[in-house]
Amino acid sequence: MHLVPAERAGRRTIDGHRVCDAIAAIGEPGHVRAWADRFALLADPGRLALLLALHRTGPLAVSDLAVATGMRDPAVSQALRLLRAAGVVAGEKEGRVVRYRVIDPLAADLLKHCTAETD
Amino acid sequence: MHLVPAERAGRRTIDGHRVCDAIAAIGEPGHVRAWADRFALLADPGRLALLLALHRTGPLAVSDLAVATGMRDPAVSQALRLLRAAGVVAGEKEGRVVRYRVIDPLAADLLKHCTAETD
DNA sequence: TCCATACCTGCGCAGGTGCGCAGCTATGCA
DNA sequence: TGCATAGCTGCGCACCTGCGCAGGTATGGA
Repeated sequence: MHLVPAERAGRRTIDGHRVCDAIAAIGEPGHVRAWADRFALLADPGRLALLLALHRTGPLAVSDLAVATGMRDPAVSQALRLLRAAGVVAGEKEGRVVRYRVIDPLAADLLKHCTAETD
Repeated sequence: MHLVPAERAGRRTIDGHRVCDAIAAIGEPGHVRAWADRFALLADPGRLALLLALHRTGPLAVSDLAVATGMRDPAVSQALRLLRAAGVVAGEKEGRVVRYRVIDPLAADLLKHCTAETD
């Protein structure tokens, strides 16, 4: 079958059928982009440290996260906003303290990968 | 125990002991950064598409990858160089064709996560 | 020997990102 | 009522990154 889009049909290939297999393997561009975005959320040391702390020790306040990671609180706040907008974490307000936790099971799954590692 | 570094000891905390737990949970900064870098390699749609193609259909030539992903060949080449420098992929030269494949088991494991997903 | 081709590299640009500083809002205690 | 604190936001600055274009190198066929 011809999975190669029309605008690339003129380009040379080494193994034409493997190109079709590769296109099928890649799948929908939107799907790929969604996963890339997911990985991007974990690709920053600051955010990853925050997520590891939340994932392994449970709900934590913003100030405590700032002290634990060594970041300034605006940086923590901004990182958490990004993660919250992506549906990875959620915050619960208790008085003037907001405690965050990881609510996305897929992200939690990826974080377990870091845990399991001992290389 | 006092895991809070001296330069942050003066800062206020909500739950002091949970801060120590969080610091222990985060672990070594170098370790966190290594994982962040790992995730960063998968955080670009172009690289992720390349890796998915390589992971699911086996060794592929640069030109074929370019056609399959719709990228220009310098972009593919540069992405593969980055992935090769990180030890994620390796290329084998056959005549004037170079076929790449995924050689890092950890990266392959993360790629399986994308595969399994159907949400 | 000459040419087409598969892949790689230097350079430059446009766009995005993380974070620090200063300042704001809201909550709770005295 | 007044003040200290937890958290959030606007703004601006470096810094990085992906990619396209042009050109270079190596391999194989005519």
